[in-house]
Order: sequence, then C-alpha cells, then structure tokens
Amino acid sequence: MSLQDTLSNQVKQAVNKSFDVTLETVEFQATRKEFTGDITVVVFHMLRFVKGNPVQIGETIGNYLMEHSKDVKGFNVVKGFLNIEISDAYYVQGFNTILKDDAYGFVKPSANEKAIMVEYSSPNTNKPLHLGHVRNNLLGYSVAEILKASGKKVYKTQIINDRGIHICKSMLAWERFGNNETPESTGLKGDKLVGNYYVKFDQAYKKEIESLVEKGVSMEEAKKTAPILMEAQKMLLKWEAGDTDVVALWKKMNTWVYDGFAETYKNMGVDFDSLYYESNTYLLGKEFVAEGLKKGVFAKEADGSVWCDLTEDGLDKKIVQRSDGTAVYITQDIGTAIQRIKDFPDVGGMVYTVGNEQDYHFTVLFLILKKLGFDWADNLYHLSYGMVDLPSGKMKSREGTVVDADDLINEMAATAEAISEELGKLEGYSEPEKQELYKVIGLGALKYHILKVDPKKRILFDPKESIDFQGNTGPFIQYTYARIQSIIRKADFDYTIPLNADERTLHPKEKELVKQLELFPEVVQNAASQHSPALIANYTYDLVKEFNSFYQNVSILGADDLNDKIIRVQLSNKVASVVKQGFSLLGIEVPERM
RNA sequence: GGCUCCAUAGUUCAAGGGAUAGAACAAAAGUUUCCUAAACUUUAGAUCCAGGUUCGAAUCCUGGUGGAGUCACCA
Repeated sequence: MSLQDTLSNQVKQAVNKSFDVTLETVEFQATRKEFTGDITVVVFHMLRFVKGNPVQIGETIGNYLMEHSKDVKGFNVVKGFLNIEISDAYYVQGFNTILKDDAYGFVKPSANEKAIMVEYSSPNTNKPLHLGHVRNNLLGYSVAEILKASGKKVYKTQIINDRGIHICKSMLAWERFGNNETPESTGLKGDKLVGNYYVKFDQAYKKEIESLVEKGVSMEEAKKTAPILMEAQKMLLKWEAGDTDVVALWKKMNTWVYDGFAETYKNMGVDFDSLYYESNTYLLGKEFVAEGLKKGVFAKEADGSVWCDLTEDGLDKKIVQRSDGTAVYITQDIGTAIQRIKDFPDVGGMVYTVGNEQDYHFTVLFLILKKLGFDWADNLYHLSYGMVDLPSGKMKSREGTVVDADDLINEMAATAEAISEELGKLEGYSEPEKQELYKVIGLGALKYHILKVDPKKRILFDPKESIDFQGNTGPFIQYTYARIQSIIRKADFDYTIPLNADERTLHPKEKELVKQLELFPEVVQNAASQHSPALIANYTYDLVKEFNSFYQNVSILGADDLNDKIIRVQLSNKVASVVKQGFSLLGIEVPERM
C-alpha cells in the first residue's frame, strides 16, 4: 500500500472521528518547495462535507495523524493546506523497496484482461516516409510501449494503403520513363525510386494539362481528361480485374517499397507484430455493408449507393459504398477492424494513430461499428495528433517541400557528430563505435523533441534550429545517464547492501530524489490512460534535473561516511535505471558513455 | 458559413479546479585542485479579450478575436 493510500485512510478516520463525516476521497498534492513538508492534504476540498474553519480542520487532522501514524513526523497548516512531514525511516524503507524492483513502475499483464491493438504508420506505397510519418511512428510506438508497461497485452500493427490510383501513377511513370530501373541498378532505396516516379508522373501530368489549356480546353476539363491520367485510371481498372501484367508490376514495385520502408523502420527503431493490406480487407468491408443493409443500419439510394444516416447523432449522412458497388475509404476501415478482431480474438480494443485531419472520419467510423453491434466498438480510441509544419509552411510532396525521414535521421546523427567533435567527446573510440553513438544521440534528440509535446498540438519543426542538445532534450538526459554509469564504474565498494532505515537521516537532496522516484509508477499509469508519451518525457526530465542538483550539492564517491556513499550510489543507480525504463517507453536508447 | 482542435515569458514547452503560473533556449553575471562543464547557481521576463460558475480558474461554461483542420461516390 502506498503512502498516499495509507494516509488517505488515516485522514478519513480522523475526519470521521472528529467531525462525524464520511469522506469518499482525500485530495493530495506534492508540497510546494517554499513550505516545509513532503505531502499536502487540500482541506478546502473537504469543506463541502465538513463545516468549519479550514485551518482548524487541518490542525485537527494533523494532530490525529501525529498520534496515529508512525510515518508522520510533523505538520503545519497554511490556509487550507495541511503540509505533512514524513519520517526519514519511511523514505529509506520506501527506497529499499524500490531498489529491489528491477521492473520498477512496470506492471505485468494480467491473463484475463483483453489485449489492445495499436495501429500506426499506415503509409501509402507510392512515396517514401516523411516527417509527418515520423511523428506518427514515434507516437504510435511509444503509446504501445506505455500501454504494455501499464499491464496491457499489446499488438502493434499497421494498414498499408497498397491499392488505388496513386500506386498506378507511379507504375505508369515507371513503365513509360523507367528504362527498367531497379533499386539494384540505381542504388536507390526502393521507396525512393518509386517516389521519384510519382513525381515524374505529376510533372508529365502538369505538362499535358498546360498544353491542353493552350489548345483552349478549360482547366477543369483538362485536369480530368489529360491522357496520362486516363491511362492511370485504365490501369487501376485492369488491376481490379486482375490483369496479370499489371498485377505483376504492382507486386514488384510494392516489394521495392516495402524493402525501403523496412529499412526506415529499422533505423527509427519501430516494429510491428502484424501487417494489414488494404487490398486484403476492403472486400470484407463490403460484406459488412451488405450485413448492415440487412440490419437496417445502412440504406440504399435509388442509384445503388449505400449510406449510413447519422443525423440523429448530430452528424451527417455518410456514404459507405459507391453507386458502382466499389468500396470507399471507410468501407475498408470497417473491414480492417473486423478482420483484426477475427485474427486476434483476445483483442478488446484498438488505438488508431492517425493525424487530426481525420478526426471526423474516426468519430463516424467508431459510431458505425457501434451501430453494427460490435461490443469492442466502445473501446476504440483515435490517437489524434497535430500536423508537423515547417517554417516555410505546410509540407507538400509534389512541391518538394517534404522532409524525408531517412535524410532527417542522417542529419540528426551528423549534427550529433559535429557537436561531439567540437566538445572533444569520445576520444579513444573506434570509428564504428562513434558512428553508432552519434546515431543514438541524434535519434534521441529527434524522438524526444517530438514526443515531449502534447500529441494534440501542432509542431512547428525547423530542421536547422529545432534540435537542441541542451536543456529539456534527449541528449541532456542521455548525458546524465552516461555520467551516472561513470560513477558506478568508479565505485570500488559494495553498494548493493541495503541500509537500515532507523540508522539514517536523509539529506534534503536525497529526499527530493526519492520523492521523484516514487512518482514513476503513477506517471506510467497516467501516460497509459491519457495515451501521452509527453508525460513520460517531462517526468524523466524532472527526475534528471533533480539528480543534477543532487549531484552538484552532495558528494557521492567522495563522501566521508561509507553509508553515505552506499545510499548515494544506490540513488544514482536507481535514477539511471528509471531513466532507462522511461526512455525505453519513448523508444530512445541510453548510451553507457558519451 | 456549420462542426472540431489550438492560443501561456522574445522563442520552444509544462502546470490532475488549488498556495507566489513552472522549466529550457536566447540575454546578463558567476561556479571547474573533486565522481564526465553536453553540468550547476543567480538575475530579468507570460496566462488573447469580455463576462459567468466557485471559498479558489491558465484550467470549467457563454460570447468574441486570431490560427489550423474538416464538411468528396479522394485516401
């Protein structure tokens, strides 16, 4: 039982005995630094139930706690705040418990609880991953890890949009301008190669529109009737009809793209437990459109199109199948969701990591699934995040203003290298070791920078200036971790001996550290319930700041007393291990030296 | 125009309805015989506006202002 729970019960008892009132909850907060005390009970909060002067109520409770709780050493009341001082023995004992727990803060999944499926990335197969995908991937991966740490079984997945006109555009351009280029013949990553043809298609398309307009065709008409576009549409029809050549080319080019993506994912450090392809699930979606029609969830219009009327729920009517019988975007999403539950019967809920421009789409999707009668439809969550904009404005792939994911990762490593060289760090390391470290540091900077921000908020990303290595950044935290490892390497005494709680009073800085460490499990749970890696990031930073202050103010290895040395090394070590665990939830590695 | 999201120091981010709104970067000043100075310490600086609810509001409600997104038989 945590201190807070214990105190909570005792405060309730105090109120019950003294005022004959039964409290349901007691409100706690950390005591502000300018007051003495370790934990604070907000008396204001109980004024609704307990009549009287808040200060007197506080005094009464305080006195009761002094008598009845061995952990309470003292108290003071300021306005409606009851500040409680906790005994040193409690801290030492509490810390000894934390120390023994190797997976501190992490909860083992319970067998009977339903699993959660987390979807993220979900790229189109016609162009490489860019900065927007980076935020998506980092968020999705991190939320999956956080959910795992909070005790859930988690499956990571993605839906690959491998079907549609956009792929045909790249295919057509490759056939026409490709000269049989392959990733092997050009040395290009497969996704880059295919992306180049997407651009080439667009250039040719624009040229054709121009010449049509010159001939007097209206712009609108020209956009629709440009020969190259019509040919791409013809190709899509052939694909849907299963034309052998088209399907073979489609498979070949998709394979290139997947190879390229795999490399980028590996570099980013994200992975998936299962993959879904749109080309496999859209048909199932259509089956359930038929099912919904039977149930009366959907209705067919005269032209054959199928709609879901959501006006009673305050939304619009939504089309779920075209008049020609083909699937739309949402049809496929319905199918994919159902397919996933079929494949993984232990899944009881899903998290969709998709940008906030699709907020409306997901409210509609979730509502439709609920109307179709699936019990798991109540446990769907759209992990919606803001766009990543550049100082120059929005990223547009056709205008060449995208920040490529691979380039970005490489640049980060290069920046890390430049800064490390300048500071003269890492002397005596082999070149491969250095390169590996630069990558870890560069990625740490990038990931932390993106994840520390509330997902809902839009990020303005300046590739040149956005990445710092000082202050509230990944490298700063990595650096602290590395420094602690250095302390441990130099400790030439047995620091694993647990100290006797009654024999030691704590230095204020030590106490602060223990307090900060004790918060970690709660932070993990909050981050999981709010789907927010930012909570973990900011907590880790606070912990590291607390440590740095401690490091600067007390001597660790140079302390006179052996007991002091032992507990201080233990504290440092635990800080490092919590940092490591916290960062593992963000997908960031921590180096032993830097 | 309807709906959704956002608005906090010069800048980038914090703040479960609670005390004097916290950090970092940038600016100014200081700290290395000692465990990694990518550090630490100090100074200066902010809740878009107007109402309301509350003992108490950056936070909740209403109305503005500014920005973004969305309102396709696109995905």
